[in-house]
Amino acid sequence: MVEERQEMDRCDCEVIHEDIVNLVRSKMPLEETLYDLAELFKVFGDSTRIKILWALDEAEMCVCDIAWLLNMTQSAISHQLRVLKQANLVRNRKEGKIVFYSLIDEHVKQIFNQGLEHTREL
Amino acid sequence: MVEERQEMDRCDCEVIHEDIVNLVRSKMPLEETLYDLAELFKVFGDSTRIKILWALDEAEMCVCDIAWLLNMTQSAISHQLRVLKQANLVRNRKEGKIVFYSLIDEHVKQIFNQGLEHTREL
DNA sequence: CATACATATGAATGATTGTTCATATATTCA
DNA sequence: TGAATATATGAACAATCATTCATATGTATG
Repeated sequence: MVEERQEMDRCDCEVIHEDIVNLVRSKMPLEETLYDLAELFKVFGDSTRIKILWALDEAEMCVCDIAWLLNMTQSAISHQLRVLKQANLVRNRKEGKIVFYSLIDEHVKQIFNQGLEHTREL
Repeated sequence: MVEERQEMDRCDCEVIHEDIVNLVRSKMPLEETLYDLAELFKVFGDSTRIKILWALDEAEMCVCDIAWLLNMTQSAISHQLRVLKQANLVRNRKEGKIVFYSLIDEHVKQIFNQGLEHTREL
């Protein structure tokens, strides 16, 4: 299948900026890579999930404790834990009736801290 | 105003896990801080905005060039640049008719790179 | 086996959001 | 001043999403 470039609104900057645009284009990561990256940040882009991740970075916890900690329903937490698990951010361990969740990736806290540095720079 | 803790679904783990939950609670950042953090990541959680930021990290660019680069309409780009500006991620500079946008924060690329490290670890 | 409990899940709903379309604003140039 | 160009913006629409509610699944316990 031939990849055809759709004719876009093209302003007169073209002649002047074409080189820069082409340079930038050549340096951009793959479309798919950037899509995946956006998907990851989408997971971080909800304060309930941020709180869960922050909590799990402190200690492994079961679902009902997270719900209690965050003052939310068990169901809401359970749904969000599923999202976090699908994003490979948390793992779980079953002990009888109780399911304990914990953080998988050590980058998470680093990403959060860098984000915090930005928000503090206002 | 008195802060009243809403009665939540509370499981029998309470007795056993109460100490851990209270410890975690004491270590959690302010509600508002985590909300702001989530808002920041929400901005990163869209592939159009990710692409714009990635592009601007390479070079200052005008609106129509970004639109051309990303094969999108000027209007769509303009709307997203507004979101990025409100999040204090980009600044702009006017030169006649043309408005050039550039990146404000050097953390951005670092945050992206850490995010990429996570996505690569699947 | 029946009951209680911890968690998961599907459907429904209200809210948010990204893009498009039409149009407004601002600037240059003839 | 009028036409052309670059950008911004408001309304509308479709799509996505977080929470709730009801209920299902799985496990221990009496």
